[in-house]
Amino acid sequence: MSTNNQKLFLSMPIPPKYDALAVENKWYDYWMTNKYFHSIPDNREPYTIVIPPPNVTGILHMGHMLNNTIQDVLVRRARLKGKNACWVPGTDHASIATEAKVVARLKEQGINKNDLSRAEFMKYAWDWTDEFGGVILQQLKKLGCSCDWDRTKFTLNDDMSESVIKVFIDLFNKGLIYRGFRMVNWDPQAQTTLSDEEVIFEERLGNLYYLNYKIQDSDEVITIATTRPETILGDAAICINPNDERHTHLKGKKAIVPLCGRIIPIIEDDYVDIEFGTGCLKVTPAHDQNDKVLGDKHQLEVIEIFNLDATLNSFGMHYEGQDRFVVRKKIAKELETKGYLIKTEEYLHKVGTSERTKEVIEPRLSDQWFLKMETLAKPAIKAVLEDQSINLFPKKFENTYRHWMENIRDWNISRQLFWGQQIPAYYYGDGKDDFVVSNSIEGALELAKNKSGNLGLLISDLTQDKDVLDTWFSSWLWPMSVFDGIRNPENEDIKYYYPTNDLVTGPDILFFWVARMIVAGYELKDQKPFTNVYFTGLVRDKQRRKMSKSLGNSPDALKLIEDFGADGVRVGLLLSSAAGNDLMFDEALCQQGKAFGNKIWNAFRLIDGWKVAEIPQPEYAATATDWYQAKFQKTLVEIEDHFSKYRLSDALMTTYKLIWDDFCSWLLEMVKPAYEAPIDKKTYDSVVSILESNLKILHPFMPFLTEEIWQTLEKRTPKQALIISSWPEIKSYDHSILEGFEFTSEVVSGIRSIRKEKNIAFKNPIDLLVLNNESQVKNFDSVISKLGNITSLTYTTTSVDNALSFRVKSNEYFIPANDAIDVEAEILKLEDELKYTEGFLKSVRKKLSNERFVSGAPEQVVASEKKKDADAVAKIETLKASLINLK
RNA sequence: GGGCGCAUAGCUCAGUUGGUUCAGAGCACCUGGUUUACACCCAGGGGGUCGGGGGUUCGAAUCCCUCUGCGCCCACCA
Repeated sequence: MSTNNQKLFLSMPIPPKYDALAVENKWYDYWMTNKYFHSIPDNREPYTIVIPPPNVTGILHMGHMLNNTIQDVLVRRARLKGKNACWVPGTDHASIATEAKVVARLKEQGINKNDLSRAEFMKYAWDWTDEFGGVILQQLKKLGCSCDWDRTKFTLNDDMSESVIKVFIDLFNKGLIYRGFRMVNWDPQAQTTLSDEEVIFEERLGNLYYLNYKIQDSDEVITIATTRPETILGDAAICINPNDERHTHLKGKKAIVPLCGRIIPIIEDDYVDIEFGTGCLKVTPAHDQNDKVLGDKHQLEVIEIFNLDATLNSFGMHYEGQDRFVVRKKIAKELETKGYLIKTEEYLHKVGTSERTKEVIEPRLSDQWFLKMETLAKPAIKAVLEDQSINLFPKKFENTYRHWMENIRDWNISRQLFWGQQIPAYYYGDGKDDFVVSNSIEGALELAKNKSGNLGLLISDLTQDKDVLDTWFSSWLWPMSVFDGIRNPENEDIKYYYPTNDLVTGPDILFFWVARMIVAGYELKDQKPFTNVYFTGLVRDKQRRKMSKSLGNSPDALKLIEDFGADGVRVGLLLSSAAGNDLMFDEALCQQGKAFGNKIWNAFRLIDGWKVAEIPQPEYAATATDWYQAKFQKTLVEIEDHFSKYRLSDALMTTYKLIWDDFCSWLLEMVKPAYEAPIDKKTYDSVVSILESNLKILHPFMPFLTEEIWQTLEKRTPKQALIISSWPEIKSYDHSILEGFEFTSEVVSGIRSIRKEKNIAFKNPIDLLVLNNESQVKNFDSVISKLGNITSLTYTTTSVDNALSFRVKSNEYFIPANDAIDVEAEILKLEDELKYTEGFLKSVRKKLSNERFVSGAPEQVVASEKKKDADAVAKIETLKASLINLK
């Protein structure tokens, strides 16, 4: 901004209301232009946060707003504390979610994904990404996020993908990645497998069907209970418990599967719960995890009856091509008609669903890639639970972390999708082990020649694995890969910024992401990825419901920013959101944030409007500014303490009260000159300096408003911008002045109460007489006079007749009444106070007369009780004297 | 089924090793207030037997037991 513009701007009247919209874009541009967010390694201490990358095609929702506000507060504070703050932004390719969206869009255009080649599909997906990708990052700018945008990463960028492939190959060569034929979680809609973590178990009301199976060469039947009658076509056995006497006679016999008539053995295994159902279990190894285990143990046939989309295949006979749930109803009907179904009970059970598509998961046997987790988990467990080199906030999540890590299972990392990093495995034959892993097909060819001994192999003989890697297999490298620490482990950035400092995320991805990053950090770099993890809660609505699109209870984030300003929204979100606690969002909170901004704005207008004159500083002003300096220091210590414990809501609330109550309501009222009267320079300078300190500690929470006031107060060069100024240092302060003020504020409140009680308007000055028993410093008398609109404050040694009175500790204050006062009412008031104080004294003495209390309690506590005793005695004397006087 | 956590004012929550400052904060509510920064404001005020019951202690919101009501995570019972 040029000097002329600055003058022009300053000459314009400052608007009475803070106009967030007009101000925010201006300062964001200013910060960007001056590259304050950009970080390069230097000799300062680094402070690093990597953003939890949102889905590239996502839009900003309340969870993002909360999460990123917290990160920005931490980053801005670190920057003010002189650290080299670096907040790396970026987006995630979110394979399943994004691919599902692209597939849906193609479908609208009449295109079937299965008709496309990988390359063709990828073209569509990239188009989609280019169209919608990164919108969310633009939205974060509106919120004020001070990310280093020059470092923006996307998990599918070439360099990121190279890192992922390199890690896959390394882990494969270490023997940690293997290919296995296993029962996996199949999502029939997305037509891919999912990791165990991506399966959400939901309680559903289903039926338990009791079916009769005929026993071969017999008139007998055996009854089994199942929730999935359609899977009988894949039955391989009936299993009974060897200890179950009801079925002893069936041992070694064979049963006949209804409808298809297949003969299956009756096997015995104590896995079967005698108590459940009929004590007989039908075994379907192809479609149930447990049945697979039983099948392996008893060498049962594996009969797969589903297609990839969960319709029945040829084993489904006349149901072939129909959906599993449709068939369930139809087959139940048929079984009933034919007399196999003997009864149906309602049954509440848990059903696994896909986190992304909500589709019911179908357990399915297939070849997949897995990462062995058990040994990898060890250092990650130690780091969090033993060494405390990584701290979780709140701490309660350590239990959850421990449980998962100690019971960790191998991670299925392959997905039957296009949108992701294709697995770098190449097959050269039909054998189970006829593959090699390499980052290029040329490299693969060499390896394949060696492995197979067939030197005549050609590139055209190789086929790359069709699967891609789980998205989290790229996200788990994020804190390293954003600094290119995988490909170039010795580069300057990774050495400087890693390990990062704080990670801010939701507890829902503790396993998906946080735990795995810790694992990756130790395995690949032998270093933790971050030191502190701050878990935010879920943003809910006033009725505690989750915010969701389907409920329509999620406010439009950008609309909120328009209505309340980014600062207002930030404050609103942070006001009541302790780490790990859900936040009950209410627009009223943002309104409170906006009102706070306006309050500060008006305090600024007041100060800015003062005419400064070379006049002596009044005593009250000197006392007031001294007091505030001490108060500020004391509060700063509290704020630091809150930050050190990641109690950001408390840090904000402490700042809020300091500025609203202490600064605006007390300090400014104390120093404020009479209307249109000038202020002395000394006081003015002090107040401006105080305001500047306030702006500094408020800046992380309300960056726009504070920068606007900072820059309007005075013409600043880019090097003097608030965003890069310095956080106030903790200095020692005068405690006694704070005690003096506490006492004073009680006196002022006493005066105000009397004024209100007796309807004496503030503009009417009054007199005040003090019967002094306290050894309080009298420095504050001028303050009392100012805030109480006292004409004369005088000390007296006796009670004052015909006056209104109140007491603070054992001091008595009298306000002479112009009209006769209601003596009866005064007497009643005094008697009430006396009665209360005597009762209080009695309870204190009871305590003090208790031998065991005096000997058992700490000295400090006993002393304080004795002090209470003495204070109460003094006050009782005062009260009695006044009563005698009145009577 | 296993584990963890929570219950304090109308609402959202603080309350550290039991004892100065223990019953608090913000919002909401009630009363009064418009020339003099701000009605997005100022001043004053009411409000809780700390979920129920029992115990330990001189002393419990705080420690122990138990009951009730919630929440979360994990788990292959058809």
